[in-house]
Amino acid sequence: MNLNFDFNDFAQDFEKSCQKVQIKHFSKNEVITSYITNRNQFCILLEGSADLVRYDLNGNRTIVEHFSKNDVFGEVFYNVTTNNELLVESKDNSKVLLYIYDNIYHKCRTNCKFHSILSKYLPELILEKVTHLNTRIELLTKRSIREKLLGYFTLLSTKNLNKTFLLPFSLTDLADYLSIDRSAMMREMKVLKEEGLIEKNGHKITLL
Amino acid sequence: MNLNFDFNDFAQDFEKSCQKVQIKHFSKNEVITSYITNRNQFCILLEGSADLVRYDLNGNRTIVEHFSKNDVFGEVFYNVTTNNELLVESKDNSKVLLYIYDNIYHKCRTNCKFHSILSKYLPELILEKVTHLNTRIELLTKRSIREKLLGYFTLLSTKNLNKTFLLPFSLTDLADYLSIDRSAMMREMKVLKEEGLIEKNGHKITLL
DNA sequence: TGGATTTAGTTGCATTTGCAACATAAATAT
DNA sequence: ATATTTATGTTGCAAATGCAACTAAATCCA
Repeated sequence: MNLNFDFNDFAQDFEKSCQKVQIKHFSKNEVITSYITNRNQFCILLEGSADLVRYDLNGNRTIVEHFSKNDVFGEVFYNVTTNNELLVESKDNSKVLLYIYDNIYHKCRTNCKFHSILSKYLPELILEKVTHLNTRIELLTKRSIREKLLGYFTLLSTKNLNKTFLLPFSLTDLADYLSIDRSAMMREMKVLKEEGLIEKNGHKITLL
Repeated sequence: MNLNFDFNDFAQDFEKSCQKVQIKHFSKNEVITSYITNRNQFCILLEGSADLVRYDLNGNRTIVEHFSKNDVFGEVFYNVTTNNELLVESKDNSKVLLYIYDNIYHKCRTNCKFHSILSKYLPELILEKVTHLNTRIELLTKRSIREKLLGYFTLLSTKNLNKTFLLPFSLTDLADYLSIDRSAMMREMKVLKEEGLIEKNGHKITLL
């Protein structure tokens, strides 16, 4: 997130100034929130990383989104239509600002620091989220495992300004993120290595 | 879009009040905008319907998004990373507000009606877009053609408050929207009919 | 430290999906 | 009204993908 403001710097202030704001800490693998039970929730990830995961009826796990510092998430962004479980899981020790969103202009009181800061940065924050989601859709609409892998690697390489980069996921999670079978993905990665398109050493990948 | 404000009602006012605002009309199949050439553009669909389409190197066509009245789109929402052609195509006669977005708080002048209205409704507008995109991702992460079809039909049925609904697409476009092969989709629809899960008459579908 | 659990890597086989090539129906243009 | 184009519907076959079942390596944890 390249916002020129860090919500974490003012976390304590926000919690003091606004009754609706809560700051919570989570350790690895803890569930931060569930979209089924916490309606209208709006969260900001202040520290750490987290995944929005869905478990479907066939037992498939999908990583719907991957969040890092200053990313926003929560049920406000999601019209829960299906009965699928939607959970946000902490991947590290993480720190989260939780807030029940009613209307951004419905301030709790006149000098609430959180509301004034939030209403200032909200459009920018959500706009950033929209571009993330569009990028995600671009990946998911690719027609083959090969294209998905190469597409994702190209994104990471571009973001890192380097042909070499580190996967932010385990390979198991990567498959769940690209919505493909893990063993089929491993097979395709092998082919990509054999064809000399990538180099791979653990989670370190190089595009050639 | 269930915004309690219709931008179309004030289209002429906006164009008069703000130099950066343009209102344009497009007929069926005309290209409204290209994301490669029009950077930082922000558009509101005032009338009609449109699709954001991508053509990849293998000649596959993907309908990335489908827009209807009051939906927002444009390059601001999209970090154009690939060299794929991204076009917004008008599906009907449509009317579009085009605007070069720099910063919503960077008003052109103090009494610009467009800027004051836009900054009022922008968070709501983008939030709605985010929920659309999340719904889209939910569809695209489904693992089989069957699940994609049933998932999409369920959405339309819910939206229409009726087991019976009309596809907003041709079947060819539906396949491009779900990112699947058309003939494979037709085959699966046939199976769904044979198994008695759906009824189909032209573009009219009933979930059973 | 050592046992248990998770992740990575591999492969054969079944199934699904995509591709190509049609025929037919519907819509659009002249 | 008729020709042309576009959309729908179908099928055989090839290719890609998913599934199951493993082994090996790495990581976690008591």
